[in-house]
Amino acid sequence: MKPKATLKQIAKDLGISVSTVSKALSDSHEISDPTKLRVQEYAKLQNYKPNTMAKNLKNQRTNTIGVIIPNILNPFFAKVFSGIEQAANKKGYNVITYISNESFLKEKQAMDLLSNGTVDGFILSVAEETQKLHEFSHFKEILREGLPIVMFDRIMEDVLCDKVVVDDFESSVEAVNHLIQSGCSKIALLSCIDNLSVGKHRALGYERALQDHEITIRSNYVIKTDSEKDFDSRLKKLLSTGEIDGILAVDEHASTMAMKLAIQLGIKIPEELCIIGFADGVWSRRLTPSLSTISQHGPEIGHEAARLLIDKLENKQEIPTYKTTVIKTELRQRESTRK
Amino acid sequence: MKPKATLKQIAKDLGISVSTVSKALSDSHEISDPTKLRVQEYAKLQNYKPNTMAKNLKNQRTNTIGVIIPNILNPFFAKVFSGIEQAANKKGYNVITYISNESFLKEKQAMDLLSNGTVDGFILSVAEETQKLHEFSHFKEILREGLPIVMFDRIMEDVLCDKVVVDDFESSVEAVNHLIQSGCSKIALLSCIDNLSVGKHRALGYERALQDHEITIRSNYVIKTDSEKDFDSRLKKLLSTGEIDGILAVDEHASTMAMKLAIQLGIKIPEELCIIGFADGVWSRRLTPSLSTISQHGPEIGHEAARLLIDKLENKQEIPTYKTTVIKTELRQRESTRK
DNA sequence: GTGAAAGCGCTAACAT
DNA sequence: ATGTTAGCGCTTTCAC
Repeated sequence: MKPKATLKQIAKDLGISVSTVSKALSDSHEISDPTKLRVQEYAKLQNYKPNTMAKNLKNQRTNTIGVIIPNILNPFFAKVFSGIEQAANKKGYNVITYISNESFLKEKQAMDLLSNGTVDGFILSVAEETQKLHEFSHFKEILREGLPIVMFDRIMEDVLCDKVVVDDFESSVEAVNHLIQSGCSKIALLSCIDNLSVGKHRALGYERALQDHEITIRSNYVIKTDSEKDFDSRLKKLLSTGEIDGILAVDEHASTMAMKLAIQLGIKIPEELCIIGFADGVWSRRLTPSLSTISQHGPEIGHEAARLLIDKLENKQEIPTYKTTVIKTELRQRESTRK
Repeated sequence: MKPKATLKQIAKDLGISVSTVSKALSDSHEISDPTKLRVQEYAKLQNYKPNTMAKNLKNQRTNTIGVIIPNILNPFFAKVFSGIEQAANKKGYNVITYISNESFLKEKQAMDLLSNGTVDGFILSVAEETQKLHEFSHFKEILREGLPIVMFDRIMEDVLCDKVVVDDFESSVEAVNHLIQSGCSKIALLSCIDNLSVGKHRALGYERALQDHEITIRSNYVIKTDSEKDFDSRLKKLLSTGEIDGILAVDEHASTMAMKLAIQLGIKIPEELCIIGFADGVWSRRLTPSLSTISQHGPEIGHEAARLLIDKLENKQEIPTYKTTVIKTELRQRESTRK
């Protein structure tokens, strides 16, 4: 473990000055070809790598993005994350990740910790607790310090920044339309995420689609809650009635339980009951029958979020403008729906 | 967006020297209480946060860990990752993540990029391609530069560093024992990861358990491959014979397909066929019937890996010693096996 | 074409 | 108790 190669060391070894070495390595025209060559070869020999911290300190930027994600075990977030990571790397950025675990405090702490010159900006999806508390002072403070933020999926309307969302409302409308067209008329709405912005939008889409078809919304066909326990017992009761012939489930838990309970009750899917769920990840294909889903194109959301942030970082505007990109979802028809 | 507060700025505003400010903020005994108070209050007022890059440069350490993961969509890795992140944060470390996507090149590039003073050490699981190529020069080089590495799950025997693994061999033995005890005698082994170290160990465990019970290993009950397509057709053929009464599936794809095909063929699980799979994540519970699994305790693996790395970072030994921690797996009995 | 020097923001040994 | 200074490794302006 020899001492790390630095400009200083190389300069000393070669009997030239630090600045000459620096310029030679950055291929400056100020330096003669022979010197350049000599320096570059020696640097390679010594396995010289410029110290990132020093460069960052000098440049006042880190080429690092802070990513804050509510829960990496959720395949949707995992997909978005991998999209961010990929796009960021391609542009020469590192990614520092914090998992908020849906906690406001952790989210805030992460931002405090990283906003000290560790990252150039943030990409995040708002923690559940933060949305519940409707707390956004920490976002505003970061923005005031001049660090850009891009929010995705779970956004806060009140914060002025770039955003990437899915057309939750439209997606629900389309899904319910599809159910109706395939012959369903008694369609239930299942939601365990009624405290999240996305959950509410999806529920509104359901209502709109029914209205469009002049189907009365029956409140006993609607389960909206933020407690999974509460949800399970209510769903069991609802399915036992045998009245329902279609389901729109707006989150993973709801989708899963709908499938599982229906199978256990011996309800034939999709003959007697069609199910569409908001879901990402491979597990929906693994069920038997497989689950028809609304896919949110996680990787693309990640790409777009990274693109927006890096754009802001590299093209500082005098008067910043803010974009909201809407990514189209896709209805993936599998075995839990009829054609 | 006012100019960022720095020591220099505060010093100027307060008419004192930079070092006094620095010491006052770190609560040094050299500074008088009134001055301390004055500085600390003013710093808070100005929302002063010490610049991390400057501190890192000074300290020659970054309190940052580089994590390289083959695939974050795999719930096992997602769990380990969240374990690492949590443990690292608790100890005051940031986590920079790269996803190798099973590619040797990406893995190597990530390590090159981060080893320039960006991270203090690495936690990683070896990419599939790297294992196939049996390439480990990049690991050795990093170690030579003095950066510690902790490998988890997919390790390389030839690299001298700390490691965290699961008792793959023993887990398979136990799982097969369980199948035998519950009355299975024609047990198949399914593996789509026969190119990975872990896959091979699990296969060996299967063989040992059968030998222990003096059951002849029948090669037509064993599917070992690294191609999922090849796997699917062979599995279909095997299940169609109706000979098998037990299955050990050593990876997610194998577990999934075993369940799906068996259900489609109308085979009764667990009455006619018991299945145990190596699997993490919630999806195994979502199947109907739910899948009995060998769980690898991802979060604990992550905790331990972080613990080992940070320990090495904070207690530099003259002659380094290397540990390999084995995390016990757990057989989670669900509906795809009999008691 | 090469080198000296200042400075990024911070810490710490060393004055005063 | 407070201040001066040097230095972490690098870039960049300005002299020579």
